[in-house]
Amino acid sequence: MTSLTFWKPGTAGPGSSLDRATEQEGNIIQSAPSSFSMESQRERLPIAKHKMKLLHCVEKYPVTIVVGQTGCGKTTQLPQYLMEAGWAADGNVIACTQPRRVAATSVANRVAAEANTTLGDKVGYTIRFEDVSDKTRTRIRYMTDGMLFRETLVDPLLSRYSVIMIDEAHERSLYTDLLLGILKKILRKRPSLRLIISSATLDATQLLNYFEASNPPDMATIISLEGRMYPVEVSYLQDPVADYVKKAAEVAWHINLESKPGDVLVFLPGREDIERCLEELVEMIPVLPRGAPQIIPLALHAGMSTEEQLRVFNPAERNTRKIIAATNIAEASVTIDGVRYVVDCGFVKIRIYNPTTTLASLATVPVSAASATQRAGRAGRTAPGVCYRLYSESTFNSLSPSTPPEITRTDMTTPILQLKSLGIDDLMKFEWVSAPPSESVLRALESLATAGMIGEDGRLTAVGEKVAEFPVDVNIARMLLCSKDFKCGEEILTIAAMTSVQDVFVIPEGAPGAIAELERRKFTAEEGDHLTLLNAYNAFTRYGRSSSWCKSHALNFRTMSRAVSIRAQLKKYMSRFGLPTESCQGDAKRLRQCLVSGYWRNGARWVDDGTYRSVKGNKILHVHPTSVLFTRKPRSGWVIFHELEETKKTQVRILTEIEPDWLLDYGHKFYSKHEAA
DNA sequence: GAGCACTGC
Repeated sequence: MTSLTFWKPGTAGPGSSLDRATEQEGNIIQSAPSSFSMESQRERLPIAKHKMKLLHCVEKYPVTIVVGQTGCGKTTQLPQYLMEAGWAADGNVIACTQPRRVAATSVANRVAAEANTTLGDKVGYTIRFEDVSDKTRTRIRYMTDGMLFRETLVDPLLSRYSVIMIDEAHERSLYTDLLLGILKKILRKRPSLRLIISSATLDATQLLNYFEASNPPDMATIISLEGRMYPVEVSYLQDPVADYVKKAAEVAWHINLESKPGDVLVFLPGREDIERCLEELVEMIPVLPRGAPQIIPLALHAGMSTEEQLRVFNPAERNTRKIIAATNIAEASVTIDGVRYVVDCGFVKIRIYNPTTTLASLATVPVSAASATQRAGRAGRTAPGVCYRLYSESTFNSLSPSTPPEITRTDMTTPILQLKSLGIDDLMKFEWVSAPPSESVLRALESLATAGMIGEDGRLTAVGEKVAEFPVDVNIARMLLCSKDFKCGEEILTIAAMTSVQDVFVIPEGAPGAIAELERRKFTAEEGDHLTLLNAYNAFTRYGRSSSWCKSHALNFRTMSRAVSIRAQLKKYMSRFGLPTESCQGDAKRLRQCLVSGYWRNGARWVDDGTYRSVKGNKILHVHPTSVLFTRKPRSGWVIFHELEETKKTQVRILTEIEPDWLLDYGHKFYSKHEAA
């Protein structure tokens, strides 16, 4: 065991990088504040002394950018100040968007309590599948950014809102960026609308410039608020390490031996690293000196069940210390109080999209400075803390300031279809906060054109209009529309819902993993994965949608329940468009033909070595091992697939066997119809 | 014969 060689540059005080942490309160468990002292608590928040100034700015400027730090209270207080000042009078509504569902619900809960109202009455929230708000009574509405974006499709000027607050704007989620672009347009048509953008980083000047560009002066202003966090001392490693997982385990071990009480949170990029780190720790436990706190090793990542995730919140008993190895989920989504030590390996996994190859992949990259700062801040929520960075201070200084906005690294097909549906046809003139790569826009336009969603004039076709409304990807929406011709709406709805969720099958480690594999095979359909998913869903509903049944059949209960909700939602769209949801009565051929109408661009041909070649581009494709076609050659030699992802190899997931001529027969349906018209 | 951060409609 080596001893720690950290260099301590001193305590981070006001004005340090820690000022930029966010006030996200997305914890899974959150005790409601006692109503007894609520009023005085509100008055003691740092934001309280800026109340008059904030209200003045909102009165005067169409756009107010609020830079606020952790715990300053902007998310909970600002909408209430606005309501008290009369911004929600005369039927007006104040909206506050959040990038995550949990945040929207938990914040709404707290504010409803503070405002002494039942949740869903004066204060409510709206997320997909849950609208806890009242059309006429709700004055403050917390919602996901995706939900507000969707609302623009119905009400392009968002006319019911007097003030729209885009919270956590520094995260730059896809829908936050799209909303900001649209809101800049809306403001020109509705000068009375007020926009508040809340950001935790100083990137705020970029947003200020964005709203001031080609607008009259006095358009926007910035207000900075102090936070209410404990100081966190930051320590760096002097030399780089070869194995950050091992080092992270060592550092956590030393913290346990040498530091005052407080839990340890270790940030690692992925599940595999987390498991290895905890194994290293567990192996050392037998040599733990007498008198040292017992180590409670815990993992936290999105792949775990809710039940498993909740374990990190159990308070550590006397003379024990929790060491939690987590992914980025602990950076903003989940807040664990009691953490006083953070170990930051300096890496994160992000999704990358390559518009040239149209391939998505996951890459492990260095964290951004903003992200590293946010991680450090996790040590100072309830008491002063320490953050150990497993890299040098010069490395920290060379980190990019923030993670590239999602809009620059994602497939733009669906967003562009939606923008077109809003009447934004000239994408080159659209004022992006950060423009997506032009290659990405071109690819999206090209794929929309070949799918028959936009015509030669670049405008939406009648089919495109419908597809833009469906809350699923273009391929899937196309398949749902075609189900009418193949008389299989019932089954296609289920398949659409099941392909919209991830990780249907649970794969535990070791021996249980093999058993889970056998359970999974019980649902196997000869024809491929789409029908296998259909079988799993039907069995789930047949056996009462029970969680214990899921457990014994290696299915993820949370995922399955979500698929049920999605299916119900899609079914409503089907009836709105007058599409029947009849059953194919077991005619798998018709079902597979319908699949081709959605996935016609994702065709592939089997070759002798067990790999496939894509119809488009003749690329070498490997079957993902979770596919039922992993070990089996399809009789016809041809398949369509749901998605393609680049890992070490290019892999395809969710395959179904087809006849090759179907690709021509059913693929170009909308395109040729449009051409003929 | 192999694994995958996180969100959202």
